[in-house]
Parts: sequence; C-alpha cells; structure tokens
Amino acid sequence: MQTVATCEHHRQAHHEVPLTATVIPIRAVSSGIPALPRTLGCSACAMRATCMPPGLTPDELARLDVTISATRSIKRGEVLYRAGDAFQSIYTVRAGSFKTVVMHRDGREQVTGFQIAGDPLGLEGICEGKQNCDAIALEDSVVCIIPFAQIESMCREMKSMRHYIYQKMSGEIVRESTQMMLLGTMRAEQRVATFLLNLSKRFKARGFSAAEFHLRMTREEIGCYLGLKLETVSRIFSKFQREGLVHANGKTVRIEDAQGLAEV
Amino acid sequence: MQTVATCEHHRQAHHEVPLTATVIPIRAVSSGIPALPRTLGCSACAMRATCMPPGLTPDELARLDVTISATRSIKRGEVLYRAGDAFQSIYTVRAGSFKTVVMHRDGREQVTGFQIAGDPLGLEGICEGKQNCDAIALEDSVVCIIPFAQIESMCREMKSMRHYIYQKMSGEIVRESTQMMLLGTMRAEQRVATFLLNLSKRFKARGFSAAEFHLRMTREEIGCYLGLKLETVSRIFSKFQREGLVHANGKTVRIEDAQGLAEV
DNA sequence: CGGTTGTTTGAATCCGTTCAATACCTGTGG
DNA sequence: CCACAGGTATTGAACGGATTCAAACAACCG
Repeated sequence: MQTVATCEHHRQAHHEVPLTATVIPIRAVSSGIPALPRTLGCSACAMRATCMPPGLTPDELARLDVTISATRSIKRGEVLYRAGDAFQSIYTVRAGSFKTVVMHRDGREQVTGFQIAGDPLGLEGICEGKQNCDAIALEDSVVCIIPFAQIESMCREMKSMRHYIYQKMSGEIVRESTQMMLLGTMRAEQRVATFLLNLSKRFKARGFSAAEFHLRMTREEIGCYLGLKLETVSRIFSKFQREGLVHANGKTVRIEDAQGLAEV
Repeated sequence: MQTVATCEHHRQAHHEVPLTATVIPIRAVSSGIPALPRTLGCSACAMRATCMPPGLTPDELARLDVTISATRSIKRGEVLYRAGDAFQSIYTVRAGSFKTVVMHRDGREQVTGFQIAGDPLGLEGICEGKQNCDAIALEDSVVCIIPFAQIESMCREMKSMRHYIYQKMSGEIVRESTQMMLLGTMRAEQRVATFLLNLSKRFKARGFSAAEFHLRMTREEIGCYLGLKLETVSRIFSKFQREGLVHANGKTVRIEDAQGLAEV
C-alpha cells in the first residue's frame, strides 16, 4: 500500500489507474460514505455555492445534475490523476483532502497546494491537454467529476458558467502568486504562521472550526509546500507552542493567538 | 520620474492613471514606434500565432481587428495597471517588456513574472474583478488592449476563442507552479541558471538570439523574482563567468555553455 | 561634470539545513 | 493482549549557503 508520508515516490506508471472502474454514480455512493452531504446532485448539494456559479435557473441546474453525475472515491495515498495523464475532467473535492505535487526529472518535488472540500482540482491540465502535477488523497476522499468537454459546451449558452471557469482559474493564479510571495520573501516562521492561518480561514469558510483542526498532511508535506525541511517545520511548531501562539499535539492543532501568529 | 530599480515603491494612488488619454488607435501609433511590426491589426500581425488561436476564419479575423483596435504605450518605469485597479482588459505585450509585482501591506514585494513580446498580461484580474499585482514596463513598451467583455462575448460563438482563454490562463497556472518549484526547492545557483535558460528559450521562440541578449531588469529585480538578494545574484553571475558558463557584462548576457548551465 | 542609480566584491553573521539520536504513534500479527 | 515494525515527530549540535553590512566602482543622465 502506498504511503502519503514520504515525499519521493509516485513516478512513472501513468494511465494505469483504472479510471472507469472506480467511477460510481452519485446515488450509489451516497449510503457508503457517512461524511457526505445527504442530498445529492448539484441542485441539492450543500456546497453548490462554493462549486458552482450563483443564480442558475432550474433548467440549468437540471442540466448540471445530468452533467455532473458521478463521483469517485480515492483512498488515502492514492492518486486522482498523475502528471502526464490526458486531461478530461476537472474535479471538486466533495469530502476529504488532497495535495498536488509537481516534480522534476531529478526527483525534486514541490507541493503546490492542499485542497479541502469545495476546492477545485485539475484546472492546470487545460493548458497542454495533460495534467502537470499529481493529485494525491491525504485521507479517504470523494470528488465530483466534472467532464470538461461537457461543461465547456455549456459555456456556450451560459455566461455565468463561462465566468465560473474563468474565476476558478484566475483564482488559482492569484493563489499561486501569493504562494510565490511566501516562498520568495518570507522567513520560515512567517511561512508556517501564514500556512496555519490560511488553513484556519478555509476551514472556517466551510463551516468547520477556525481555532482547532486536524492536519491531514505530514510535517514533511508541509515543509515541501513551504520550501522548508520537515525538521524546521517541527521546530517552529514547538516554538509557537512555547510562545503560546498555538497548541500542537501531533496533527491536532489549536490556534491560541491568531493575532500573534499574524504578526510573527 | 519613477524608477524601475528599487523594489519598494508604487503603492497607493490607484485609478489615477489616465487610461483613456494614452490609448491610441493602432494606426496612429504605427509610425511612431520603430520597433513595431509594420503590419497592424491582428489579421496581419506577425505575432498572431502566439497571441491568438489558430485556424480563425476571415470573418473571425475581421471581428478581431475591430475588437482589438487600440494599443497603449508605456514608458520605462511606468505602470500598465496597479493592484486594485478595476479589471477591464487583458493585454498582450507588443513591444518591450514588463514585470509583474505583488506586494504585501508590510512592503514586501515579489516579482511574479517578466513578460516579453507576445506574452499575456492581466489574466489574474479576472478572478476578483480587480488586478492583484502591478504591471510595470522595464523599457518603453507597447501593449495591445484586449477588452475582456468583448472578447468574452466572442467566446459564445467561437469555441477556439474559449479555448484560447482557457489555455492562456491554464498556462499561467503551470508557469507559476514551475516557479513555485524553483523557489521551494532550488539553491541559488540553480535558480539563476534556470532563469537564464528560460529567458534564452523565450527569446529564441520569438526569433531573437538564444545565446546573447540584453537583460531589461536590474539585479535587484532578478533577485526579487528568484527569492534572492541582489548581491547573491551578482555573485552568481560572476561565478558563472569564472566557470565559463556565461559571459555577463552588465546587462548584456551571452550564454557560453547552455548544457553546463542546465547541470548546475 | 557631479549626482544618482546600479553593480561588484569582501567579511561577518545568521537562519535553516544536515546529520544523528530518541521518542511517539498506529496498525499488524503473534 | 502485547510486542514489534514502520513511519512520523521532536530535539540537539555542527555546518554551510545566503544574507547583511560596508565599501568601492561603473554606468548613466541631466
């Protein structure tokens, strides 16, 4: 079984993921995964506000329900897609969480993002018709499959859908430039503080606690994301704890002084 | 007069740029700027292959010529747009070059990209309806103005135009994740080597020499882009020169051993 | 020409890494 | 149930690469 921890594997062996085999109609999966929203299909989905444009007509919603009719379950450590895979769909995280990783020939890796429920996945693939990073589940997860060709053809008539795609993509660009700033200008403590505050904000936006949450990623993955070594991340967690900024016990984190964190 | 060099200024004072005042019909500008392609309008533009989707019909080309009918000249050190400006247009660099800079409240800056002729500008703005970075000319430059609302409405009928927009945006995402990898995993020498090789490749793609070119940006701006201090950049240029990898005289750079650079 | 901006180089410092040892946690099989 | 193994996390000490501080030089422009 593949592990999430080490930041070095998952090369080669493209296209071997049995894509269709694990695609299941939404209704079939509903009873199996307890954490899922009860109601299914976009029209009744609790997360529609984050995933889809606002102000859709009933007709348009009905069409969405037909188009986005399948989810896919991915176990912890498994990949949703790999760099090089042919681009066919974009995804929305329905439950669980992912990391996206780009790699160099020489084995160097960079975690480019962590995605939690409601976040989009796979947008980078549109450019060259193939994915440029691996998307790996940090825990047992479920994604909604959004077939790009179909959603794209909806764009013809639906201006709001065009704007939705633009916004998601543009949002990725903005997110990444923020991360470039972090990597280019911040010192280690600021990076970790920013990371924790960002996670906190996103959990809050999805209705979870902003103060206390469970990290699904290892110290190494955090380091890989922040341009630091895992030891450095660990040391800074400890330091923040000594200073009363956070309480960190393994993967459980409680933010004690958000203001203080922001001022690191 | 504003300077390009120091990596610290250009805050506040949004919206004060007299946008319309400097917008000139393409034909009016044609004789003024010698470096411009002789033929004007997208249908006859030499750079259309890089700026616009392939396979447009004559009808579509004619429509483009009407839509993209103005350029704008920006003098060295002046801004094309600032963070916070209302998003209205995207741009293509027609002549000259730019840097894009994001900044934090605290004055920290990060150069997120350098754009040369043929490169797109302003795509990040689509997300929130306002720009999230400053675009500053590194030399006297000219951009084509692409009014987004109009190009967007062309997307309704023109599938190729929709794909064009997707590809440009997705390309930005890919470019940025590559840069995140550089910032997150490479040591200083590798960053500078990668930077030089990337510039070389892009110049070559635009028909300029891949081996020898003129840097339009200062050492400080390069450092700001690569997450290094200007002294470090300077030292590494000198080191590369000692090792026979490049010949650098001020802003003129000649790549002597591209292979060696790639292996740094 | 002087003044400003940009570049180069050296020496000292410091932050994050590297190397290493130990502890912890979780799931597995005896 | 406990022991064990593998991965994960913490912490210390030494090291090193990039920064900081400083000075001198070059290039540019009015």
